[in-house]
Amino acid sequence: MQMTPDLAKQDCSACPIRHRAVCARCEPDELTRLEEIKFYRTYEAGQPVAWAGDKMDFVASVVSGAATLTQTMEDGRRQMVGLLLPSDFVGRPGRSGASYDVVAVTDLVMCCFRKVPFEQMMATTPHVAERLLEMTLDELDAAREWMLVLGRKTAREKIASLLSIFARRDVLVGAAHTRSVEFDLPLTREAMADYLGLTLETVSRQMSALKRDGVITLKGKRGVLVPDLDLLMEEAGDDSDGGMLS
Amino acid sequence: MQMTPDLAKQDCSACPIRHRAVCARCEPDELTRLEEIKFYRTYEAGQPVAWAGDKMDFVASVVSGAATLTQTMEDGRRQMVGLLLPSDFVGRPGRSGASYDVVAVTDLVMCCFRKVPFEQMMATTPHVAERLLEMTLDELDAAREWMLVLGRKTAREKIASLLSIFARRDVLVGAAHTRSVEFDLPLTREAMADYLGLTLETVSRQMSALKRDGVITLKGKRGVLVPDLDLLMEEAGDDSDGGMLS
DNA sequence: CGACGTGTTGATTCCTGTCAATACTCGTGG
DNA sequence: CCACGAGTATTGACAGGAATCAACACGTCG
Repeated sequence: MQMTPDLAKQDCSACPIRHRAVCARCEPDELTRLEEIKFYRTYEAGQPVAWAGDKMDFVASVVSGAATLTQTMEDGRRQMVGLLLPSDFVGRPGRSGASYDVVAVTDLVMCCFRKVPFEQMMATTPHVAERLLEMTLDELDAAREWMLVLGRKTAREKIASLLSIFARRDVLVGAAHTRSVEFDLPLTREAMADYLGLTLETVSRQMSALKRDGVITLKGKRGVLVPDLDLLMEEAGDDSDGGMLS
Repeated sequence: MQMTPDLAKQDCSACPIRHRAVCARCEPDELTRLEEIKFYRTYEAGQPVAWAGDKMDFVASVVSGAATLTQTMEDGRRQMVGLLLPSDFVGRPGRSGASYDVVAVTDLVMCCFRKVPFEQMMATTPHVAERLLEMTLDELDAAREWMLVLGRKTAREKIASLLSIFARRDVLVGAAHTRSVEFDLPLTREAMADYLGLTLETVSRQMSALKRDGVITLKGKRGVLVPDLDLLMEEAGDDSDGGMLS
């Protein structure tokens, strides 16, 4: 929850998410206006950012790290409804309270904008609103994709689907056509279970099963090596079919 | 798929969804511009509006009736990812193809806009883009709400959740404090199953169970009477708590 | 009447949840 | 140094809820 003064001085042109976040389309003068209302916040892994129903007087972009959005029922059942990665946007303009619990799952840096001036900017500069609409539509597509995972996939397919998300995100960074990928899971087994609508025991069992079947190799508790990304995506039931070879 | 000439002439001021659709915030002159690019289409119950991957050269608002958005896996498993009711928006500006199968589940009237001119309007008139952002954020919230249903609720709770949606939508129209509601299901058992991530047999069984327990009464195949809306919402596990009496 | 679509109900299977025991890692402190 | 505990992960035994397979009811339409 503490300010980070050295980060507060950074200017946007050096920002690692400059070209992907809500500010992606902003002109230099618009960036200057954003810089005036922005400030950074850092959270340690495990810390809450906001609880559902809390008043939130800011909106923000994830700069680095990861956070989760979760819903909880009275009896304790929990469902993750969003996984926020760098450049993702948090908070809803035009609504004062947080809709979900927001928790940092790794060390987290967020670029925050005070809500009122941000809303004024949205009203006056189309570039921010435009980009936010585009990002929201993408999130809606992702949420709907996830509805298929939650509603129709088996436990094994769910695990493979989640691993695919991380693997594909990292393969973009890595070599173009290596079919093998390696990454660190940003989530605990429990968080994975919350995301997938499973219990942590089932997650653990299916991870072991995928390892036994050679689909993945575990490097310690968090490290995952995927020797064949196509195979993993087949296990996910996505029929990815990146290249229409047939 | 056929034009409906008599509807095509209607002007927007008499439109039943005038104040809730994407055009809700438009000024009279903006409405005039929309009228120039709009046309109506009607579909019979069961007809497809578009298949996933098809090119869609228009976006549209549902005027009356209902349509579903569904995703299908190669082996036939299906998951409904959206239920479109009057005033809901179909289609994604800035994308040429449909992302999901769109099917009319009742007789359906849509107010369509040719995509290119609509996108031009979005770029030039903030009122359309503003309203679309707001609607998209609402849909994202609804999708996330549904993720909890799909991931964590029991079959009985899922059914109760779906019935609650219809019941609450109709209670707004009806009397203020009657706790009883009556409505017609717009969906078949199979469509309900697709929405809830269940089989149609389980849907049928749980409907019977809710009837047996007095939570609902069935009037024929489609009619549903909810004698106590609070009880139904309790069954849904939502802990709605519309009034914080405690 | 018989065929078809839709819905209900029954018998059985099996996947996942539940409850429980056991490992592994990492700090802390005696 | 090792004992101890907390947190996380793995594995096993068992139970239960939903899927599957199957039969049957109901209404409509030819």
